[in-house]
Amino acid sequence: MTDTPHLPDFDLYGFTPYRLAVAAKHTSEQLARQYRDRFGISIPEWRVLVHLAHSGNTSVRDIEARVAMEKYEVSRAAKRLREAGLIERKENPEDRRLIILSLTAEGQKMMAELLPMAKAHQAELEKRLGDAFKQLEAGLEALLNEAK
Amino acid sequence: MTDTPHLPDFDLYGFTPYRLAVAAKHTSEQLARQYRDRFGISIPEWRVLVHLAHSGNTSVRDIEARVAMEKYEVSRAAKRLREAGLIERKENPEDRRLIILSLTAEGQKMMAELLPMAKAHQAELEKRLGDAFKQLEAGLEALLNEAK
DNA sequence: ACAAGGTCATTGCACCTGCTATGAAATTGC
DNA sequence: GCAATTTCATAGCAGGTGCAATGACCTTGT
Repeated sequence: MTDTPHLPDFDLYGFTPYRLAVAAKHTSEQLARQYRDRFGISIPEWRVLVHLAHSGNTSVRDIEARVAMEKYEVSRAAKRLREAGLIERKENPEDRRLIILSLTAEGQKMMAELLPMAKAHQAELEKRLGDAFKQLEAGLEALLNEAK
Repeated sequence: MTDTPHLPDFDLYGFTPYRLAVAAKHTSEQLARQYRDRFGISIPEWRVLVHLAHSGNTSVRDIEARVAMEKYEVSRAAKRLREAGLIERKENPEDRRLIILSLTAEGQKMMAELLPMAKAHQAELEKRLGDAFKQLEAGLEALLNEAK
């Protein structure tokens, strides 16, 4: 009466996509809250900013391809960041469909504060997990490489 | 001019929370689309269903604690599932704040079809990754255990 | 026995997302 | 050279999400 015995036995806790989702949430939660509370930045916005900090001027298309976001996600994150004065856009004269996104001075200043936080977070995670971190990375590497 | 050299060097692709998020999306995407297209079920709804299939009757509170969802997420997923006729709710006479959720006959029928799909998906993932799967699991185990 | 405080589930609000359609610009094929 | 197709970015819409507040109910302390 409390059971459904004819159903296949399936344990959600052993289901890899579920475990990855929980792990992703667990590892990003604390840092994401800091971004949000201190800078008003969401995760999609943070990804765009990191890409711009790393690669300089780029188009929406370019970011989409490299940062595992959908085009419209990038577009809207960029819009919010523009409204916040953190990035700016120019037209590309070579191809007027493309736009060129880049950090403003204010955006750079913020990233100069934000990136060290992320680096520290990563370092702490590696330290906390020790050898398990290496295993996790080996597994992730295999998984992420099969995408392409 | 295309660079911002005074910013710390930070590579998003090496950032573990990002890698986990991409891996989670990558591993769940295909299956999630099947759920959605064939059964009209979202991921939060699927989690609730799996928990009910596995554990029989439970409260929102119980699911929240075990399935890495927020209370309101469970509540809304349950509402949608009720409207779809897949689960039903009763009052708990012992404690009238609690509700008892359970699969309807229709819900059980659907899960009998859905669970084998998930099991096959998991088996395929394990097979594809081979040894890397074991490493991934070891890493995830360490990461998920530190939560509590 | 009953007020104060805690637990459980739901909901209102504002915002975010996912999908699809749109419009502008470039490229291709004839 | 120009119509058809493709590429790029954005926006409309419906629905989902996160947070804080609410209301119903139970528990505790006196």
